[in-house]
Amino acid sequence: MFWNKLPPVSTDPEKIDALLSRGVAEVIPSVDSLRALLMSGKRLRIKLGIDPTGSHIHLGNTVPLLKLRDFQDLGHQVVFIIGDATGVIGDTSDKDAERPMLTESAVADNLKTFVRQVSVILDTTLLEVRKNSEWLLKLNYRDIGEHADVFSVSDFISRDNIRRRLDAGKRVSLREVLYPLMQGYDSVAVRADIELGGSDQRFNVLAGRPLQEKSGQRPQQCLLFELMPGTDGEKMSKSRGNVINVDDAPTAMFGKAMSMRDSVVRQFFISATRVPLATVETYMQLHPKDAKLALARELVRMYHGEAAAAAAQADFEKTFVRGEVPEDAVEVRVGAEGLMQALVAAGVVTSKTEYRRLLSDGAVRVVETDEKLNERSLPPYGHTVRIGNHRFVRISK
RNA sequence: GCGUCGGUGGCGGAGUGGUCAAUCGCACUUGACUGUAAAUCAAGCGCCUUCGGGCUUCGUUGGUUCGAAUCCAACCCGGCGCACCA
Repeated sequence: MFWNKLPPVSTDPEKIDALLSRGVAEVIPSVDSLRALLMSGKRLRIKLGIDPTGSHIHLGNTVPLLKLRDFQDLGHQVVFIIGDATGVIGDTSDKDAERPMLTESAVADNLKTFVRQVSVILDTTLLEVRKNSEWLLKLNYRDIGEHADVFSVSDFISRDNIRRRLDAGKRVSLREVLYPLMQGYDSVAVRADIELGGSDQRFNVLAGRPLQEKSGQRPQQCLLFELMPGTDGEKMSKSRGNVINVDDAPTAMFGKAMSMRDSVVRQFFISATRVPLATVETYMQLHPKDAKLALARELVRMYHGEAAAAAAQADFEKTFVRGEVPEDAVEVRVGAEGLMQALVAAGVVTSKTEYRRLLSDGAVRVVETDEKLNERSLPPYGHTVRIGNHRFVRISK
């Protein structure tokens, strides 16, 4: 079983200090109490809840995962809780709207891809993975009533995201109050010593403590992370497209990293990498572009390896610094129907109208000759058409 | 259930019978500028077009009208209030 493979528990004060400070927003009840617990030499159970909705994990998701890795390295037991039951109820903490219900088979599929992606960061052979349907679906109304009695309605509605929705006249389902109850009971069920979460998860993570206490357990320590911004400096969100996914292709990952705002580079270094903080500070002394290059390089290295990182950087410099054709240009076959039609068919542009706009903007040109195109022109086969900064199309056959 | 207000483009939010493909802000795209950016400035931002224009959109379905996002009806969805007098 799991515990056989775990290394002995380490109480290395330096590692513990790093663990307690890097990217950490708050520890409840306190940093000192958590330090004491870690120094006790006892093997601890570290809980992280996984919401099994999406198939891509992004750099924001890696913040707790990297921290779990640190715990793993100290010999502690990481407990993943797949929220297959909570996922069905629906989370509210980082949403301004309700989540759709998930089917059981969707949850199962998502779990598989999730574990695969996580394996880059964590030693997945040492994980304890649990589904909260194991225990949550066995509770009855009496249990739930007792759990619910631990919290007051005002606790719930004074939460920021609920308050906002209420004030905006949006609907808040009663169903949603169940979420923190469930997440809190998860901690009881797995006897968690520590739970991790983003600071936006504060309420939900905290919910475990009174429930554990009521069950005669020692309340878990809560380790909350600084929220990592998206690449545009705003709140990270998939729908805004300001996220970097860990399974992004090397060139895409590099490019996204390079287009992030200067102001968020340090936070990415701290929370999404394990580059030593002293090294990060020396990077930050460099020209912002160079600091960002180092970050982009490191991120691609983490998820795709050194060789891919070097290649992605070379490709980036070739494309954007020197204006040449990148390796991954799209190949489009153009026949009698003409270039415009072919580009629409290939999905490079969404409509003829859009393509015409781009043409009139002067955004479409031939890389080899730097000639700007018009609606009728068709460059020779083998040449490459560049649309704006990011779209490259090699004309074939 | 009753009353009342509301459902508009990715989001927020104008518009309340023609001049509305629909003000504006955000996001996005493109050009200039750059450090790859950001900021700034400029243009664009439903679809088709022989660039004259044409076509389909404003919760759904019907209706009134020469003409509807705008009026009417039914239905669906949401907010708020009432109903409980404890």
